[in-house]
Formats: sequence, C-alpha cells, structure tokens
Amino acid sequence: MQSKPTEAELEILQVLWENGPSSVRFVNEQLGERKEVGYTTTLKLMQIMYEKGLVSRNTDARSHIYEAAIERDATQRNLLGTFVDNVFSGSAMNLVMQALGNHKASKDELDQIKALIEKIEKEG
Amino acid sequence: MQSKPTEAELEILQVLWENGPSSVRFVNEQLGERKEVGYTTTLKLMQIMYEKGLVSRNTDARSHIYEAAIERDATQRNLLGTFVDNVFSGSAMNLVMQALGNHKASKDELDQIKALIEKIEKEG
DNA sequence: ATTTTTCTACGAATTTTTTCGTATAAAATT
DNA sequence: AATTTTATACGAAAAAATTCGTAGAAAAAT
Repeated sequence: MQSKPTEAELEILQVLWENGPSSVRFVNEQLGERKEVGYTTTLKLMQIMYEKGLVSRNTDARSHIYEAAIERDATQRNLLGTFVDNVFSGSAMNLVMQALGNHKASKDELDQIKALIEKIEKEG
Repeated sequence: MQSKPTEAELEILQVLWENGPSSVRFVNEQLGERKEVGYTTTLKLMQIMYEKGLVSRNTDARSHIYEAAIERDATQRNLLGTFVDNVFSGSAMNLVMQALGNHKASKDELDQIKALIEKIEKEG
C-alpha cells in the first residue's frame, strides 16, 4: 500500500507525469510558474518523496533525474475515493453531478461521457 | 471568502450537514463510529471552527449546539475545484470519466446523468 | 448534601507538512 | 588557476493540523 501524497507532493507528481523524468531544477521551474518556491524546498520535497517511494531517481549524473514511481491513474483513483468519502459522503454520483453542473463541458466531452454511459449500461 | 476546512473539520461538517444542529457529544459519537477520537479533541476542533466561522453555535444551554455555517453545496463546489486542479490538472472531465468508470452506478443514477447531459446540451 | 458525571475553556504537546539556511563538492565560466 | 554557478545533503525552523490533559463550573445521580 503506497502512502498518500500530500498536496505539495502532488504538484510535483503532476509535473513528472506530464513531462516525464526531470531534474529538480526543471520541476522547480515548472512549479515556479504558478507560485514562487525555493529551489531547496523543491529538492527537499523530492528527496522525501524518494524516501517514501513516490518517485525513483537516477543519480548517475550530478544532476539527479527523478521519475514518478506511482501511476497517475491509480493515484487519481485512490485520491478520488478518499475525496468522495470526505466531501461527498461517499456518493460518487453526487460528485459527478456537481462536476458536470459546474464546469461547462464541450460537446465533445459530453459525447464522450454519453458513450461511456452507454458502454456501462451494456455491460451492466 | 470563506476559509477552506481541513480534513478533520470536514468530517465534522458532514455530521452537521446530515444531522442538523448538534452538540459536541453527538458529533463526537458519530465520528467515533468510524475511528476512536477523544471528546476534547472534537470539542477543540469545533471551537476552532467556530472562530473561523465554519460553524455557528448557540450557547444558551450548558451544552452548546453547533450548526454548519457554510453551505454544503458551495463547499463541495469549492473543494471540488481545488481537487480537480490538484489531482486532475484542472480537467473536470477526466475526473468525471474516472468517477464513472470506477464506481458502478445504478441504472437510475445513469439515467440521472443522461438527463443532466441532455439539459446541458439544450442550454449550451 | 456528597459524589459522580458532563460540560466548556485553555493551554500546550504532538504530529505532519512545508520551507529554507548552510556546508560542501563538482562543473562551468572568466 | 581563480571565481562563479549549480548541485546535493542535512538539519532544523516554521507553519499547519491534530490531539489531549487539566481545571473548574454546572447538572445529575446517589
């Protein structure tokens, strides 16, 4: 069972998931676009994440290259489960309704969802 | 702008939202069904929540009665927004797909969602 | 009337998460 | 070759969140 990443750790994982294996410097720059954050802060976090097994790293070069060690999908699924419990009393449907209601979805996205629903209905 | 409740605070809000105005004792008992938690811990949390304006309270009787001071819907919407950003890089649709894919929805629920989609499509 | 139980208030200890300073070494620049 | 830049490691401070002990008053039970 893998430990649940904190919010700051999650931001780093996003960068790694979206950009693949990266140096601390790169990750720090990506984060920096949204809010200023010290280099050693990011470094320390990534070292902690390494100890926790959230990332792996290659230390061949002087500048170590970090890589996400947990899958995006699985992590999202885990966190979503916890979130649904915490915020929506376990009702995923309420969450879906809320999400659909709030965010304007494009026709394409709505079609995707409809397709998914049909698929579920057939299987069910 | 209301402050974002922490996880422990959220658990308490759930109890208040679902049961209406309640005493500390009652809230503590409800929480206790899921995991043991000391009475004064719950008390302290609720006092902090009062200071933050997350709950209001009636102190007429010796046993104070607390009530959620923020709306469930609005709170869920706020938290959902943050969550989508943190975990799904801002893509609410990805979240919906994930939620739909994982949790088996009943036919009724699926119908509800379809209805909602149609409504959105018409308005759009 | 005493004792026990049930409250709140308050302060502080603990734990978790985040941030950063300093030391040191390697690499790049001048 | 000397200086400046760029890395990591490490420890610890700071901030945020959680937990709990103790005191004292009110209410309930004996």
